[in-house]
Order: sequence, then C-alpha cells, then structure tokens
Amino acid sequence: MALTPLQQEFVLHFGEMGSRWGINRTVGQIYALLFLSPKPLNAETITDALAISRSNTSMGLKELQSWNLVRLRHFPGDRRDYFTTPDDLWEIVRTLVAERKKREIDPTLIKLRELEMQGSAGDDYAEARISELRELIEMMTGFYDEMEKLETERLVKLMTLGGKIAGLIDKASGAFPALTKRS
Amino acid sequence: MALTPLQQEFVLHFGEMGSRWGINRTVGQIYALLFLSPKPLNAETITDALAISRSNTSMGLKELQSWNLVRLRHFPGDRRDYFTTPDDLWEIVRTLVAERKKREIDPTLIKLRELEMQGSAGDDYAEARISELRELIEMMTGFYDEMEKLETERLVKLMTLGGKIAGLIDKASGAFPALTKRS
DNA sequence: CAGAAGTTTCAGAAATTTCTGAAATTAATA
DNA sequence: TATTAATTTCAGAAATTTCTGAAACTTCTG
Repeated sequence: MALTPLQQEFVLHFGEMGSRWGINRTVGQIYALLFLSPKPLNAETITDALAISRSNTSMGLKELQSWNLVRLRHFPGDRRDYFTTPDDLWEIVRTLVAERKKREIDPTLIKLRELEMQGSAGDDYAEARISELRELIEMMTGFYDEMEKLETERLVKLMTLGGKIAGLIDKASGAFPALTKRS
Repeated sequence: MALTPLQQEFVLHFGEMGSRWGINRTVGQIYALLFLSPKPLNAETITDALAISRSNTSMGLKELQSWNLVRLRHFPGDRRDYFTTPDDLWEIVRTLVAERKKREIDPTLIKLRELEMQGSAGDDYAEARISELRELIEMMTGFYDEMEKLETERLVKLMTLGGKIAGLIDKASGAFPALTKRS
C-alpha cells in the first residue's frame, strides 16, 4: 500500500512527535497510519506501508493495544487481525488521558502516600512539601474523575463557554468578594 | 550534603518517573532534590548529593531552565548560582502544563493546519480526519487558554465543585432537554 | 593583567532503547 | 495429524540518548 503525500507527511510527523509523547517512532507512525485509514489494516499492510520489519509492527501493535488505542477487527474468510482507531475522536482523547494518568500520575500519587505513611523523623520541610503535592494531585485527579463522567456533549459545552466560566464558578460557589467585579 | 531517607526515596522515584515524563533520570532527580530543599542549592551541592558528574548537573540545570521549572538565586559575597523551585505549587503546575502544551501539542497543531492548507487531491477521508482532529485540538487549547487565565482561587473552586459541574454547564448554556433530569 | 573560581561545551564512553531476522509458537485447514 | 498461514518472541545489531572528564570559556578579584 503506497501512501498518499498527505498520509506520508502526517505519518512522519507523528513518528517524530512520538518521542515527546512517550512512545517510539514506529508506534507513532502505526497509530497515525491507522488513524487516517478509512478501513482496518492488517500487520502485513502496515509493515510495507511504513517499510519496517514485520516484528517491529507486531511489537508496535502490542504497545498500542496496551494503551487501548486500537481496536481489533476480523473479516469473514480471513484469519488475519485487522486494526483500526475509533471513529469518535473524543473516545480517543478520553483513552489517551486515562492511560497517561495511569502511567504518569498514579504511580507518583501512590508513592507520595507511601512516603507520608512511613514518616520522616525530623525532615519537616520535605514532609510538608510532599503532603502539599499529594493534596494538589488529589484535587486534580478528583476533578479529572468528574470530567471523565461527563457526556461528550456537556464536555463540549464546558469547553466552549469561553469567558463565561469565571462568572459561573463564582455563582456556583457563593462568590468570594475580592474576586468579583463590584466591590 | 547527605540526603535524608525521605529525600532519597523521593529523588529516586522522580528519577525513575523521568522517562515517562519526557525528561531524563538526572533531570528528574535534580528537580526532586530542589523541590524538597528549603534552601536554594548550587551546582556543586547537587552534584555530590546525587553522585553525578559536574557536567551532568550543568546540563540538567540548563534543561530545567529551558522548561522554566527552576529559579535562579544569588547570595551576597557568593558568585555561584543557586537554584530553587517556586514555593507555590500552582505556579509549578501552570508552568508544567504550559511547557508540555508548547512541546507536545503546538507543533502538531501547526502541522495539521499546514496539511489542511496544502490540500490533498482526492484523499478525502484523510483530509476530513485531519480537519476534525485540528478542530478538536483547537477547542481543547481554547479551553486551556481560559483555564490559564483564571486566578488560582477560582481554579480551586472549579476543581472542588464535584457533582455540581454538570448542572452548572446546563444552566450556563440553556440546557439541552435530552441531558436534563426533568424531561 | 594574571590568576582563581565558577560554569559550559563537547567528543567520546556507557547505557538504554529500538529494531531486525530467525526461530518458536499458535491456530486454522487439508 | 501434517501442512500452511499468521503472529509473537527474543537475542543480538543498530541507533539513540545520557553521562563523563577534559578543555574552553567567562567573570571576578588582587
């Protein structure tokens, strides 16, 4: 399968960005290719579209599956595995955020709680800083949990409220005088 | 400077997480050390606390400076550079998010716009997908820009609104019947 | 200006990650 | 059950990233 110039450039960009996103070039390219493909692709097709080894494709797909970023499909009379990305971009974003939280935040939250439990015998500053950090992360992950629960439609509304957000917050929480415009 | 067991474990954890966060072990460790230190530290002190080479410390600090994650301090009669992290954790989070956006999102947004400009001659599906992705990222970065503008106090309120958020959104945007409880 | 103190640069060494080809494994079909 | 097709595993090769020590540079001080 030869790539169109548009696909080509998109795929190469995702490959290059891969390292900044915590995945490798191949994984980025495979994902990009699937993302732009209207039909599910099998490993063989991916291998030759990207000019990589068959084993590299296999590992890349395994990695993408561990991120829940691809869906497996089958066709009657063909026993090869075919892969796609979800049509719904919001679903993709939700997965991406959930997985990054799991890998980048949760382990640290666990570690911070551990460190607080075991105490510190006189290292008061460090203990306070760790505890403050743990609280902040808990607040943010709590907020994330709420966002996660919202239907896409509400999420879109929230995101497009623009300048109205500040006022809303104030109304919802009994505005703190110093923050309101009048007085 | 010998580390307390608490500092030690925190520093090692941040070192290990470094690779998942897109920085290297040393950079993670230096940051962790500064974060827990009540006083600014100079390069020499960092070097021996972490048992790394002086040049590695220099590179790590440079990297942290490029992320705007450390502040430079000086003391009278001492011409060495001393480094700290901000006391305010919210400031740290804001910086972190801004820098990650700059490195992980902005280049892709630019690339997507480029690809849309140059068109595609018949690759309709890819073109539609790219355009949809670009729109979604624009919506999210627009929302980020709004959040970014909020004072920390309002941000905290928003994050701790809990279950009230859905109702708020509905009220603010003339609730969509299908989403409200009544009817 | 000469020397000392502090910092950065940089080429190569060390470590780590990614990728490949070959072999092994799994599963379907004859 | 033997054969074929598809996929995975894995040891080592290749590429990349990180780290170090030595040299270069910068800035201050006597």
